[in-house]
Amino acid sequence: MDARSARREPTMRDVAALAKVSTKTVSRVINDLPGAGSEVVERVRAAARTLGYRPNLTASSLRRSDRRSATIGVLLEDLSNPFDAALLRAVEDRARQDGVLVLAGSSEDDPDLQRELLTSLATRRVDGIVVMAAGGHQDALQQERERGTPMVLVDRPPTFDGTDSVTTTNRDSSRDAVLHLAGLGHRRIAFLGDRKTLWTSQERYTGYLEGLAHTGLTLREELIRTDLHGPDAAQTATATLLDLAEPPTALFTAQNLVTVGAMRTLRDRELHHRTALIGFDDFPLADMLDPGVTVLRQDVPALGRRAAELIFARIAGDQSPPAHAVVPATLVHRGSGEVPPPG
Amino acid sequence: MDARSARREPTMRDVAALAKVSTKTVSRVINDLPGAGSEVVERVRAAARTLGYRPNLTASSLRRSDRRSATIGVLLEDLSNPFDAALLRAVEDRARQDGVLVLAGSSEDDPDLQRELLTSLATRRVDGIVVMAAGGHQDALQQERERGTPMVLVDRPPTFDGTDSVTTTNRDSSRDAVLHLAGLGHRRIAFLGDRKTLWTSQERYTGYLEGLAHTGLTLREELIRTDLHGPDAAQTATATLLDLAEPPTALFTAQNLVTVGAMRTLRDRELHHRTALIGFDDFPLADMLDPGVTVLRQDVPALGRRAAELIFARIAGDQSPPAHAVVPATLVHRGSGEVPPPG
DNA sequence: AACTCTTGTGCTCTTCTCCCT
DNA sequence: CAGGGAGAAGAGCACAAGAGT
Repeated sequence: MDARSARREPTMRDVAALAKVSTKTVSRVINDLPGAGSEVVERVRAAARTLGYRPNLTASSLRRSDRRSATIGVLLEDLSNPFDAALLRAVEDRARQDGVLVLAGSSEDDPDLQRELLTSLATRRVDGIVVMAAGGHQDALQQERERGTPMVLVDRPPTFDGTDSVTTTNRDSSRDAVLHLAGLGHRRIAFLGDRKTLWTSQERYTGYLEGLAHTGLTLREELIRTDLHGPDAAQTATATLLDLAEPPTALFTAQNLVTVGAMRTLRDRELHHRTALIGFDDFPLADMLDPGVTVLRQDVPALGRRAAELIFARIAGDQSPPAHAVVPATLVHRGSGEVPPPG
Repeated sequence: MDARSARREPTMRDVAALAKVSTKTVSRVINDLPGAGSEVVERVRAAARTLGYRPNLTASSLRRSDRRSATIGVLLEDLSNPFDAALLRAVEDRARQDGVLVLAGSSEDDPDLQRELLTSLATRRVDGIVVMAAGGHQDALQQERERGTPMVLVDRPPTFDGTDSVTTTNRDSSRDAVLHLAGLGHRRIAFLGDRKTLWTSQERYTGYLEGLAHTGLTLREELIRTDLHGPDAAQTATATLLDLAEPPTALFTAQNLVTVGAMRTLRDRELHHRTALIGFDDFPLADMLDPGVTVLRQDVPALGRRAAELIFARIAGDQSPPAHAVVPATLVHRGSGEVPPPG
C-alpha cells in the first residue's frame, strides 16, 4: 500500500468535471438542496463515489453565510479526571445529535494555559465553548464572551455578567451533610478542604458553617484544615486532627482526593469504625470499602447535559437572559456517615 | 453587554486598511515572517490589537501549502472510561507541544458509529487520527488509512497492513499472573473475561492458557467464564464458579469491571481472604480494600504518549515501516494475589 | 530589503441564461 | 411571450504564495 503518495483529495471541481456539470450543481447534490434533476443527481453521486470525494467542511464553513464550524470547544481542568471525563462525555453525546464535534482541552486550572487554549479555539472559529473556569481572574473568558462567542461555564460560575452557568448545590448539600452528622449527636465535626481559591471549596466551606450555625454548634478553628492539595496532604492533616486533645468525632471532607487521604489515616489508626466520615463527590468502589463511604454524589451527567443544552440553545440563537442552572447533589448513606459519636 | 450583536470578526483586510499596508504585509507580521520593517511591524501590531484581530486558522489552512489543520482526531471507546480518559489526556499533552488541538469522540465500540465519526473527522481535514478500533471489521479504518490519513491504533492492533499500533503486553502479563498463582500452589485457577470479540480479551485468555501449559496444569472448561459484560454478570458468574463441586482456589479476572464483580461475590461469601484474585487493569483504591487487590497495571500514560509520538512523527513525514509498539504491564502485589490455596 | 499586486485555495451565494411549456 | 425551473457563470469568503515593484 502506498497510502502516503501525494494523491490530492478530490475537490468539487473534479466531481463536476467528471459528471459534466457545474460545481454549484455538485454543491446542491452534496447538500441535498433542491434544484437538480434526478438524472443529474445520480450522475453527480456516481462521480463523487468513483472519485472518493468528501466535502471539505473548513472551506465550506468559510463561505457559508452562517459560518458555522460544526465544532465546539470544551475546556476542563484535567480530562483524565473522572469528573471531567464524565462531563466531557455528556457534552459529546448531546453534540453528536447536531453533528457537532468536540475540541477538548485541559487547562490545569492555570489561567494562562486557559487563555492559550481559548485563543486556540478562537482561531478555529468554534461555534461555542463549554468551560470549567480556572481559578483566579476570568479576564480571558470575559473577553472571549464579549466578542460574542457563545459560552457556558460549568461547575463554577462566572465572575462576570451575561453568561450561562451550570453548578452543583455545593453549599446546601454540604450543610445537609453537617446536619446529618449533628443529628447523630456529633459535636466536633472537622472540615477538610482543598485549595481555598476554588469557588467550589469556598461554597462547601460556607455550607459547613451554615450547618454548624443551624445546629448551634460553635466553630472551632482547630478543626478546620484547608488548602489540602491531594491525598497526601489530607492524610497528614487528618493525623494532626486526630492528635488533638479533643479530636473530632466526625470528618467532612470537601473533595474526592481529600476523602481518600482521610480514609487512609482513619484506617491506619483503626478508627474507621469509630470516626464518622462524609465526603463530597462519589467515587468508584466507595460501597466496597469497610465501612462503605457516605458521600454527597454530584449528578455529573446531568451537569454536562445541561451545559450542552444551554450552549446549543445559544448557538441556535437563544437570546433569553443568562441561565444559572443548579443541579442537586444527593447524600448517599453507606455507613461511614452513620457512625455515632463515642460514649 | 450586547455581546451577541452581529459584530463581524475583523479580518486581515481590516487590519491592513487601518495600518495602511497590504494584507500580505499583515500576513507576514502575524506569522512572524521576514520582510517587514520594524516600524511597519509595530503599526500592524497596533492595528491588530485595537481591532481585536485574530487569525482565522480555517481560512489559513485552506490556503497554506502544507494544508495542516493543526488538529488531530482521537477516537476512543468511551471518553468517560478512566482508561480512555487517561489515554486522551496523554495524547493531548503531546499535542499541545505542537500547538495541535484534539477532536475527541466515543465510538461505543460500534463500527457504524466509528465510521460516522471518522468521516466527520475527515471532512474537517484533521492531520491525523489516533483510534481505539471498534470490534468487528475495520473496513472504515482501512479505507481512511488508504486515503493517506496518518493513523495510529491504540490498545488494539490493526487487522490490515501499513499502520502503526501501540498495545499492552496482554498475553505475556496474563501468563505471568497465572504463573504467580501456580507458584503459590494453586491448581484450580479460574478465568473470567469479558466480550470474546475484543482482541484484548482473546490475548488475555491465550496468556492464561499459556500459563496453565507452562506449569503443567490441565485446562478445566468449567473454570472458564467469558462474555461477562459488566460487574453484574461477573458477580453471578463468580457465584456459579464457587458453587462447583470443586471450586477454584484462585481467580484471574481479565478486565476491570469483571474484577469488581468477582470481588463483590467473594466478599458476600466471606471468601476474600481465602480465594486468591488477580485482576487485569489497576483501579483507584485497589490498595484500600481488604485485602489489597493484586493487579496487572497497564502504563496508560505511556500508551498514550507513545501513540501521540507515532502520529506526530507520521504527520511530520516519517516514512519508516509501520511500528507496533508494546508497552509492558506490571504485576502489582497487594495481597489478594498472594493468598495461598487452602490446606 | 521592504513592500504591493495578483492569483489561487474549496466551497457557497447571487445573478444570470437557457429552454420548455 | 410570460413564467418558472434547471443549470451555468462569476464573485467572494479569509488568507498565503509568488512574482513583481
